[in-house]
Amino acid sequence: MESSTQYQLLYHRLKKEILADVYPIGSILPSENDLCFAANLSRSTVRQALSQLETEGYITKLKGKGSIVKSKSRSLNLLSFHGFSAMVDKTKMSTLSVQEPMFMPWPEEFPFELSELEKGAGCIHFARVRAVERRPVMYELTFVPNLNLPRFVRQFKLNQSFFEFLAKEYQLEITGMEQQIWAVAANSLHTQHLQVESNTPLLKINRKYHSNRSHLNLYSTLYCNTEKYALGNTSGILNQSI
Amino acid sequence: MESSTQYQLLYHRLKKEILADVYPIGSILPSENDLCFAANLSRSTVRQALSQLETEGYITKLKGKGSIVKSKSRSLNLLSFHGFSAMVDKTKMSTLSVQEPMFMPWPEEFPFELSELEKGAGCIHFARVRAVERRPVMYELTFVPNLNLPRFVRQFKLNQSFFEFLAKEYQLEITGMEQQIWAVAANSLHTQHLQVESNTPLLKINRKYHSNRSHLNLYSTLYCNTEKYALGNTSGILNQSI
DNA sequence: AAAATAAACTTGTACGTACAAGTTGAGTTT
DNA sequence: AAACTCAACTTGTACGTACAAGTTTATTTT
Repeated sequence: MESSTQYQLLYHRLKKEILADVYPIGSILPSENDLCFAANLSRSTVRQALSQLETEGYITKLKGKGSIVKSKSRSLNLLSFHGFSAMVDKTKMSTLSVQEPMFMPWPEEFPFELSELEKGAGCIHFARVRAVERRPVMYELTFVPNLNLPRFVRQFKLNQSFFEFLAKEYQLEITGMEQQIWAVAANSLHTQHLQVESNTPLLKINRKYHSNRSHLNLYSTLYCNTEKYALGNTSGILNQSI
Repeated sequence: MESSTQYQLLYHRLKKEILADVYPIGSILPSENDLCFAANLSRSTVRQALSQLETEGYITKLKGKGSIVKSKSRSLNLLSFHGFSAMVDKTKMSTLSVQEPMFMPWPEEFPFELSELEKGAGCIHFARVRAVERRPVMYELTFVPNLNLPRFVRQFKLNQSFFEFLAKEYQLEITGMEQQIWAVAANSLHTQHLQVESNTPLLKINRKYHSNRSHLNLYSTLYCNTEKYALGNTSGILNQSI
């Protein structure tokens, strides 16, 4: 964590503590004044850290009350799988390997435009299927430019979290995302991996993830079977209607 | 606009001016100091307004440079239709009425849980089809609890923006949203309104909009034909992988 | 016992200062 | 002409004060 400023240090500390259940969901963080005193910071600085936690969905602030740790539904401005209330516990979720990490040239038809740097680097590719209660629900193909990611192919295991691995191994954090979504009919590839009949409607999602390394983007294509589980998300603010 | 605080007034003014192209895309807003002087406010207050514009995606702030008005792709943490680059101009978009606004009891099977207040009030319903270049792409059914929305049924015209109407007529602003997404096969209803063949894959989206009236939520179900146009969105921050 | 009041908390708004750090352009030097 | 320097901008960080406004708890009054 190379964030040097005071409010970022506090932000990261609190975020880590929230994720580590030091402050469980529904609990109230120490008051702004307490945090000031404990960290020897001014209230403006503390408020800046809390404000970031709020806009990122970790806490809700209530006037007169305090800063309350939000439920896990914070997570995602992007879409996440979302069962009837299950799905929260990871025990019911499993990962199947379809393609172990490997080097390859970029696919001929790639849904996103690549920079010259990315083109020249070639790509690392892997594919996996996510299952909930043994039912495959998502087929995910990931493409990463081969830029300063030493030992990726050997070290990354498909059953771990891709983003957590990038963060731990390369201090790479995801800062944003673009995605496009279609409804498509399952073809032979999908019938195989997702165990659905041909022409079953599937969600197809193309994603481009932005990272804290300005020239490194991650790309993935997802196919989701929504027969049993829907994709869902929650967003705090929006600005315009369609 | 009943926002009483200084920074909210400034925020709303700037937002309105951005949307009205007083500050077109790519242009730079007056500097913080200029805004301070013009509105007779402190820099902290001005920065609070700008900060809100930034988190909502209207501007990007660059140190040493200024506050730059972002491209339209700001819009939506929620999904919006998104053609190849067209679609930005509203001239190519048209609306067809399927069901004019009317009072009715809530549907038997409703995808979201309703509060007692909402249940008792009954609902207002309308449905419309959105077309791009005469091609129907979205079939939208909307349900609104009949709570303090006088003259809605008579005054709301289907070809105007629903959210803009609510804002102008009732000072009702949308503050958040939940949605669930599926891929489904078109049935007879959809083939009719969206002019697609039976079993064409469609996106189905159920949405619950939260508003600044704490007990008033809006509900809609969307069916989208993504053969020609994808749905897309951009999000600034995310916190967790799937 | 119940209700009203007050005190002690909480976060929200608004003001101010000071300096750090990135960007730009005019001016000077080479 | 090119390179450098510097002043004048810009936003970012961090400190401080004061009061408003919502929540909770303890106290007092009824």
